[in-house]
Amino acid sequence: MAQQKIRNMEEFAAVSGISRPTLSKYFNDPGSVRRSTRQRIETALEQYDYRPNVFAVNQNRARTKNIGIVVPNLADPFFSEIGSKVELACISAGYSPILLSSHGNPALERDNLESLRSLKPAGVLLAPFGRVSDQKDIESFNRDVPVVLFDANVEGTCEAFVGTNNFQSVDLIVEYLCRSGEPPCFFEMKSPTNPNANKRRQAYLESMARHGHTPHIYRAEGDGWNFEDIGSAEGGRFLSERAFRTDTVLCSNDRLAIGMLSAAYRQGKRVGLGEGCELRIAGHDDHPFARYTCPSLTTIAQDYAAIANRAVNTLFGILDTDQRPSIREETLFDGKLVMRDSA
Amino acid sequence: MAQQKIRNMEEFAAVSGISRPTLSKYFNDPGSVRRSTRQRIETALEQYDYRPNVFAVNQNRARTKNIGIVVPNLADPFFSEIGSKVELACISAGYSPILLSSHGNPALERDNLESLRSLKPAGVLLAPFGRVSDQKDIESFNRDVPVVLFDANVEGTCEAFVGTNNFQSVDLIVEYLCRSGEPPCFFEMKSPTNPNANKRRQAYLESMARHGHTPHIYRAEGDGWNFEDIGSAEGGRFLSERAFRTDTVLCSNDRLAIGMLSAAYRQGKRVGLGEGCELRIAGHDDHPFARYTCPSLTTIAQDYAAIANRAVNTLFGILDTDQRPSIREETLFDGKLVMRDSA
DNA sequence: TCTAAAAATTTACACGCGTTAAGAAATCAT
DNA sequence: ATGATTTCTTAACGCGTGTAAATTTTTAGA
Repeated sequence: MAQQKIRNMEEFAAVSGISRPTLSKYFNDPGSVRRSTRQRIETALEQYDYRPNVFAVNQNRARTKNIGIVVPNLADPFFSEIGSKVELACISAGYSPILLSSHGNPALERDNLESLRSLKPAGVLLAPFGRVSDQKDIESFNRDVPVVLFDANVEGTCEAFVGTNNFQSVDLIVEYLCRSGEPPCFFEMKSPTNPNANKRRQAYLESMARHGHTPHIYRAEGDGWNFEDIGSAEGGRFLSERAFRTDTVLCSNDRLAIGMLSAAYRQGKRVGLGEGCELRIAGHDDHPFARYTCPSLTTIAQDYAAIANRAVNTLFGILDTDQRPSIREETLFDGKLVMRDSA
Repeated sequence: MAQQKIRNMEEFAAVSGISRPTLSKYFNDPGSVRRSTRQRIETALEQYDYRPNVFAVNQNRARTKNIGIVVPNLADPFFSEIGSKVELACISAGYSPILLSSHGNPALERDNLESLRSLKPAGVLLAPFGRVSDQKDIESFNRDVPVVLFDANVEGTCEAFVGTNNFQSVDLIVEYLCRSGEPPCFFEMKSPTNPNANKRRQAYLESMARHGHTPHIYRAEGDGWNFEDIGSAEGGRFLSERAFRTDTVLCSNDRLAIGMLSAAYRQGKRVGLGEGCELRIAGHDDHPFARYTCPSLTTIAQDYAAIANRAVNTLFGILDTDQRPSIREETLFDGKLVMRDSA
């Protein structure tokens, strides 16, 4: 293998017998050189260990092959799941993804966009905090870089949005819950930062009205990202105080539901559909752990893969045509009902 | 604010009235210029929006301020937890961390190290797969870049290792389980990729011998990273076949335990210490979800923060002195027993 | 075999910053 | 105020690659 250390493209040109500009063309697009020279280059590449200097390559580029991916919190399995899918899709498309987590801190979202700016990314896939995101920062960033939003929408900003149709998905599970038992009440955070939470509440209200039932909404105190804890503490409090007016609780997301399930278990309340069950609990998102809760969680599965793929493809579409789309596209995928044992 | 677009350091020198070499010094170390000029620069920085071009800055550097962080799988909350801590520690030390996940695929670990190589990182913090890591690749990478291993050890490689003392931690929980009831059997994966799993089995055997009990080991079939699934399927099978010779099961890690808990629940087996409980299940790691299982999981808490901090500080120590340490340091932190309801 | 088109080579400059050397200016100690 | 010292400015080169223009070589088509 490596006979001598190749320091730059000049030296590699010398040992491979190919001129430097041709090599430059090859590294930017192997298909742009004649088949025979491509093979000569690749033969030389196997013999000598050389790779173009990333920093020199990008120095004079207005745009690189970097794709920024920003999610609110990688500690949330939902985002690590969808973030991974997006990341892998970028890799297989020949881009260099950079996955950044804002660690639940909106200020870090700003910082992450700032860091990305200096990496001159070709585009960015952003799952924003939503309401607490700094919309001006996002818009300012978007002026320089194409951005496709996913998971959470910020109305009217960036090139496109890809997410789940909360109205469809919530209606689906409300309909199921009504059909299979008592109409559900709705359990959520008091001040949700995520716009999906607001959509889901709205969807719950509309769906209950459509089915001719009276809605009941219960809101948990608490801030931060420790949703299980909030679901456990506040959900548990509501349960022990018998505050819920129905025995079917639809949680705004699975993490709240997971917390509430643990509270129900502690209180010895049997959750589920069968005989002797006094409570039904359902969630939303099909969290990776939802199938291992006790009982396993009935929920709505977001189509992670479809969302990730569409977001990535939308961005690549923009990059390929090299022009921002004139109309802002919003794509909503339907959720699927996942019937398990908790409701 | 930004009156005109500053394109490079030359232009910023013009508008700020400071020479370019001085600016260059300032950006590399603000403390290296006189206080008065520093303030003039900073005043200008507030007025004009300029930041040095990252690629140009790093082009001629042998080392950058980048720190690579590589973990086997960010979808595992354990790694997203410890990865985040490491990441934040790097940021507050003034470095630029780049967190990479190998998505459960050892081949990607190799790729990640390759990508990092071209980013000329000052150092790398690596949580390797262990047995299935390509040791030669890691060693080859380590020749060029200082590497501190954490979580999983690869004997004799890299500058240092920081992890948990499995012998202490397993002994701690074995002792507790023996003291509070029946001595435990041990449940693990048949072919664990992680070296900690092997240490834990060994520790279990030694600990049981020390306490004068007969060890029993049960091994689950199955590959991949879906530990909960394996724990649920195989653990459930052992339970329903009454294969375990004791009613206390120590799982090699929390994710297996979480899966087994869900299987026990499905089978209507009450898990815990109290009256009417027929089974005790314990885990290891204090997985972020361990407190929300049903019942909540008795386990060993690894000192995430201590491990992350020590790993980072060890690396920075090497970077500061700018020379590889002559002796390879191994630091093991004790685990803490977390008594919850499952055992 | 000849010709037109395609592809590679040669030459040269650009990018933005690090860095050095020599000289000018500001600061400090006396 | 003076000289010594620190700090800054000016001028210039280098880093590794992109890229453009002019030229030469190779290939494809008849």
